[in-house]
Amino acid sequence: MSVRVRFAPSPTGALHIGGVRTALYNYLFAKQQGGTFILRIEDTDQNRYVPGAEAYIIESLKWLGLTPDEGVGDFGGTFGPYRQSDRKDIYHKYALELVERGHAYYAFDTPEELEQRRQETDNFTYHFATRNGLSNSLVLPQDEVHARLNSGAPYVIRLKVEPDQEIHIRDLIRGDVRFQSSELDDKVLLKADGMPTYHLANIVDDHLMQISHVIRGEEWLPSTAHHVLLYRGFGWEDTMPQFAHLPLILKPVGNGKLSKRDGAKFGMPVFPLSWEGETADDSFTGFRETGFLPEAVLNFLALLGWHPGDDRELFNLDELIDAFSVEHISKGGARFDYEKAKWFNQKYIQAAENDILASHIRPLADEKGYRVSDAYLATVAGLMKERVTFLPDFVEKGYYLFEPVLDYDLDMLQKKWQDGTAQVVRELKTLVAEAMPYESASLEQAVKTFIQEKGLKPGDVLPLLRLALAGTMQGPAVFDMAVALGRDEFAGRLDLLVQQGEKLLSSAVGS
RNA sequence: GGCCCGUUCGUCUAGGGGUUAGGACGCAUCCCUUUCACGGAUGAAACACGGGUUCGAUUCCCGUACGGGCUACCA
Repeated sequence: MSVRVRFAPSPTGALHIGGVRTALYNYLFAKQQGGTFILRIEDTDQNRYVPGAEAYIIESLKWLGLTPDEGVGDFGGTFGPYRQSDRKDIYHKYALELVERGHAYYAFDTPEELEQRRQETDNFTYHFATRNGLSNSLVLPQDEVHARLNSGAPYVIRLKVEPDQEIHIRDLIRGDVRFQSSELDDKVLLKADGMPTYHLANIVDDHLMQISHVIRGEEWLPSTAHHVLLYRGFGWEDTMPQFAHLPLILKPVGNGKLSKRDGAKFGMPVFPLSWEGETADDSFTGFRETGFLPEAVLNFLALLGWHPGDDRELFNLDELIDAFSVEHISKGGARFDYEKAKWFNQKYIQAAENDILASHIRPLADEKGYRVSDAYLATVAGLMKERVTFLPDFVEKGYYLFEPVLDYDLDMLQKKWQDGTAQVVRELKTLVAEAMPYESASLEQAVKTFIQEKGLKPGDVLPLLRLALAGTMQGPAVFDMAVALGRDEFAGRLDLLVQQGEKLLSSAVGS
């Protein structure tokens, strides 16, 4: 039997990073098994529907390279429609079938009535012990039920859970899990608005779409008992998918699972892409916009709750597909470790080809108004890639490779600038103007010879050149920068440094 | 409260009846480099607790504690 898995998010807003990990694990499993990865949209709650969320989900998957084989959007497939709101009639039909089979019933209790029962009774549960005292087709006379249904009065269809049954699940990650049906409530399957709840839609769709494995978050484990009962009720138990419940992703510090609000709280992204919500409070910065490479996000997420069985840490998508196994998924929740995410990104930037990095830097450079060639961006990439964590660092930390120095490290300049320094720098400028060829190694040799001839020390001169070029004591090798920037620019910056140095000298004398 | 799941360095984790309990991030020190990084080396750092079982438990069993999830006409 072929492997078919689905990622089934709700379009209620931006796709949380935990959801992304679920998608990733489903994708990896499908690809490894030569199976099919399906994107299904679970939009059965009309109240929580957020326009744009579905497009966001699709764009996120595409950015990460987790392209569905079937699903909403333009992914195709012959098991559609893949959006649950487009399948409304199907669920209705199956809900009725379950009623006919005696595994479900009509209930007329209003939400207000139920709320009141919950107020009155601690731990009120709508189930075998209480259903007889409520308003449903199990207790109402037949004709009364028909009358109510025909009158158009609102009703729901509930699952009839028989007591004293054991429900045994063999979870691929957790092993044997058992539930007692007497503790289960009669879940609503079809809501008063005619839409199914997750439970019904999920079972019907997984069955119809021939899903072989359900890989989803741990929050679904308790309701899996109901799902098994539904498969039994429909007579589909033989083809019931296998379950694997993933551990949750926890907050970096403190208690509880990672929430969307934690992004702002801890100053880090918890969504793949930025999301523009109704309010600032509901708007978030994504990994992409922070300057993460998708491969780095994938690698980070893959290892958050799964391990390859050996000491490897760096995996591209193909390697992940190859190494992935459900058995190696951890049981315990994993804290979101942003430092590690940053480390992965740094690693991927370091390892990336310069021209690939250049294509990532391009929009950032354009945004700053830097008019430079692709070749120059590639040069900058090469110079800076071992000193950055995020993509924007290339144009921010390395801004002096695109525009004049804005800030000079004045403490350092003061330390190095003395009475005769201006003259030395002017001579260096001449040297730079005449150096042949204008190339890093020979330039360095020429400057070092100059230093020696003048009876100076490298420490007297090299920091000045660095200051002239970058204004800061950080950055790429001095002569690499000098060559990247070009002879004229270097000479110009030496002039500016003389101005800065002399200014500093005179103000120091004056004070 | 009830039900279910979990618990190895600060974090992600490997391991599994007898190990110097391994790796990675982060942290510290040193080396490289007259910059910053990168890289390299070294170091500090963990089996939640109590009972069993056993010659021997971090590993198996049972409790306890702690953490998490669910407990909606939300997913």
